[in-house]
Amino acid sequence: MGIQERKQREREQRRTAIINTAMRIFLKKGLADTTMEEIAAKAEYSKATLYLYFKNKEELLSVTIILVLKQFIAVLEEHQSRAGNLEKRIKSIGEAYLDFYDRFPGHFKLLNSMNPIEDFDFSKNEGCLELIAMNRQVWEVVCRPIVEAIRSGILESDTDPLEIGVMLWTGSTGILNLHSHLKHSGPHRVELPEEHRNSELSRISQLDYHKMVLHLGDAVISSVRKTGFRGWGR
Amino acid sequence: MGIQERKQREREQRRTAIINTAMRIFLKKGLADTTMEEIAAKAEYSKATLYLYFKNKEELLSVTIILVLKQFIAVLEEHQSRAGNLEKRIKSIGEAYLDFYDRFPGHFKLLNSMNPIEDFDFSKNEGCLELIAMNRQVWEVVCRPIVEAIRSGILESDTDPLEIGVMLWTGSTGILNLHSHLKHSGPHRVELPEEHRNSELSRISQLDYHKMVLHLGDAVISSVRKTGFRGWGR
Amino acid sequence: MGIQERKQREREQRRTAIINTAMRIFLKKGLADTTMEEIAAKAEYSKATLYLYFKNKEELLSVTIILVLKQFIAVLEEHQSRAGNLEKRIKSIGEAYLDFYDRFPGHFKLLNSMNPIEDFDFSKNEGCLELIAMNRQVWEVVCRPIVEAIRSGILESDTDPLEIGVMLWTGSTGILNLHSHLKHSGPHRVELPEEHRNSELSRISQLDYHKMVLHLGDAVISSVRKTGFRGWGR
Amino acid sequence: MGIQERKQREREQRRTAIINTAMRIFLKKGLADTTMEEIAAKAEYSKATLYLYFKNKEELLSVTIILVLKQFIAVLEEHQSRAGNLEKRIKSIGEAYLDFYDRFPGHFKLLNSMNPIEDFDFSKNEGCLELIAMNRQVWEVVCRPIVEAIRSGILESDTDPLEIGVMLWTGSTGILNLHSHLKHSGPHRVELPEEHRNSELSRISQLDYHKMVLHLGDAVISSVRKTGFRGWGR
DNA sequence: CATGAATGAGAGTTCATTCAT
DNA sequence: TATGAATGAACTCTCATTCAT
Repeated sequence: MGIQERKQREREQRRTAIINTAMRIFLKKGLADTTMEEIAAKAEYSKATLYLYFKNKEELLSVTIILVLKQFIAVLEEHQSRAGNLEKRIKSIGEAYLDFYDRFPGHFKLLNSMNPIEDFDFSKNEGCLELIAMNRQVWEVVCRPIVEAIRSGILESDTDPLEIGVMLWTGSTGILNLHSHLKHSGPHRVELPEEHRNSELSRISQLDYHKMVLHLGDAVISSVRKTGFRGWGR
Repeated sequence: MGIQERKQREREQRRTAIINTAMRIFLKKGLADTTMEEIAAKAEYSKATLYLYFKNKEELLSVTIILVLKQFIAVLEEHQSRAGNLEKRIKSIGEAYLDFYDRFPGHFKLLNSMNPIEDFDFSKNEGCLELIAMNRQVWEVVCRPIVEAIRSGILESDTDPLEIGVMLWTGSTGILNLHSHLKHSGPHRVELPEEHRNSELSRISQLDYHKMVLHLGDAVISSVRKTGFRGWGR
Repeated sequence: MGIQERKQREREQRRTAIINTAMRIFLKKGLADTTMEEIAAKAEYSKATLYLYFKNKEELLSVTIILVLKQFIAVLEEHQSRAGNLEKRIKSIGEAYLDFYDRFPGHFKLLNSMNPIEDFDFSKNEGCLELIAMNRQVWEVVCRPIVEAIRSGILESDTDPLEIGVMLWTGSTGILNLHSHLKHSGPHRVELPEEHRNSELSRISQLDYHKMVLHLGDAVISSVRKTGFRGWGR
Repeated sequence: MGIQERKQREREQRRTAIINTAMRIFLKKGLADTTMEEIAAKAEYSKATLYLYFKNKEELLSVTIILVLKQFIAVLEEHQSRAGNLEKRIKSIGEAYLDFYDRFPGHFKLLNSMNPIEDFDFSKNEGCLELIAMNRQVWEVVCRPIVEAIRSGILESDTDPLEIGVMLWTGSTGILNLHSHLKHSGPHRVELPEEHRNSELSRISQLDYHKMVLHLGDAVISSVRKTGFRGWGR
């Protein structure tokens, strides 16, 4: 039935529209301070309508984050698939991070908002498993080229790919998080007193984060590259 | 006036007692889920009394975080002062992180809870400036030995000490954050389906984070060590 | 028009189906906790469709109760018509109550749910008059044999048949209500502390309610039986 | 400390004031339709204040009902203690019912509102046990003189006192319930059509419920009075 | 200094009902 | 006839904050 399908499709579109609205507000106001009221208003629906599409606030949130995770995985995969060789595939991890961060700075923040000291208890939610599964998938995509590089004898054979993955991931995340942080809450939000204004440290918010992410990646990989191997240089 | 001083001192003690209580609860329940009610109860004061010591919830929080920052700076300084030479002082940064994390895992989490997507708007707060000042001080302590190492010709002269500091800091923070995250919300909170249970990825929560933090530090420093210099090896 | 009639008949059937579904849920969940949502779902119609058949929730409820009242009247009539003589017809009132209660315990509860402190304001409803009419009919059926017994000189001539009817009705209702109450909320729902567990009172839920209803009926009738008359004994 | 006591006493008074307000509204609107909002407004407090005195709506309700139960027990005890001999003590049960009903018609309705098809799930409530205990106490007070009468040889020795108690209680309750029902929802609320207006049945709301309750009690007791015993007559 | 009492403002959630299709 | 979609109005409950004492 074409009519059935069309209705289904329209419903999906409305759902997506709500998710997008929710995402914007989650980003602007933070997880706890976002109200269903506001999401509804901005989505131009009544509060009750939200509950037709999502069981409760938590589900709306976790669906939102899952969407972002999927997007991130897509970017990671895309960069890897475009990379010519193993070397470039490893390097593409950092590049993918940067790309995702540049194209969707808000989404990046949302991903890193899953701070356990703050947020919802996702474990009480049905969508929780999917969220975890997506998270694992990110790790898998990140670690995949590293594993292959070890197998191919490019990296030291006693290297733990998971450890390298963790270092690449957390390093990149950390740098970009800091950048994002400074961009939003830095000199714009507070008027610093004279004495602190022009310190050397103020440069921190103008650092070249692209360079830093790539540098960090290189440093990590260099540290486990098999001695004697010179297939790729810094 | 001795009596004046004593009163002042007592007041300070009560303030500190409240802050300590608040810290415990902020840690256990998260920022948003901590209520003034509970802090008051646990501190054995009435809710109204809290407002005699702190203008509002935000101030209590920022004062709490400032305290933790001071503690962190002390650990950093202590490790640096105990380090024999420049090389060891740089390495001590990672060690200090690990030390602080191991001794005060909760405080570490609190420091990293200042995620702009989540929390209070510190900029609306009087204590904000002190918070920022403390933050800067951390950076200064972290960058100090790096600056000196560049001046001493150990590190490449075109190295930006701030960049290196950022990489060390964010890298270490990222690794420990992940560890803290996994320790608390990892396999314990959600029952994963069979298929995901025994994946290779499950090892992630048992990785040796000490090794990883130190490894990352080494890698970063190695990458900017002046060529030819072999004063310290990996 | 045969086609008209068939449509009418089908409509009636659908209405009845909905009423039956509603009845089941009203019984299981209680009046206030039954939602149109659930009735619709269980009846396999959409919520909006319910409103094609019933003006609102109240009407659906009152129609449901009217149906039960009719059933009850039928049972009363049936028992009376089967009774051989006046004596037995009076006794049949209690028996009919017991029969109805045993066969349709849920329906009994529904009838007695029309507690003014609790429920809907039936007076705002079009079906209200029919409901009242049905109620009256019950009274009439109950009182009819009593009136005749007075006319026939079996009962004291100064007896008010309505009073006797009220006593029979309310007495029986009360006993069965208590039984129904205890059966559902009695020892099963709450864990009583040791001290109350084995009291003599616990027997209350195992009392023989059949015996009690009949006993009460006998007692009431005996009290107004004309002195000297010994046509029927206890 | 006199000041402590005074505060405690004042608190108790406010609590009681709220309970009384709640009772009035529970009566007028029914259990489910009473809102905390309205109770607060009528009690001249804010909604939030109610929650300082009662954990939630259910607790407020069960505390209210417990209060009424205590009052009822007091009336029962009072009538029994004033009754000169066993015979009068048994009769006093019905009289106490009537007295309570006449003096506190609203409270009577509230007691009988604990209809399982309707109301809150008291079993989820801490006060539940006290409620049950109170209920049991009513039964004990009702049955006590009956037990003694059996022991004293006034009533047939094979009489089950619990059964007699049930019949007295449910009979009285039923009659008074009907009266209360008719008084509130009877001819006042609905405009009956001509045909039903002047039927013989209309007298039902003017029946002498005092006479009926006492008559029913007499009938029940007579039916188990030991044959030959003529200590008290009808 | 300390606090019991009170509350405004708002949170998430539910449900009977309506209406365009 | 049937329904998917939408919602207004209400609900219970919470919490940071204030103020009289």
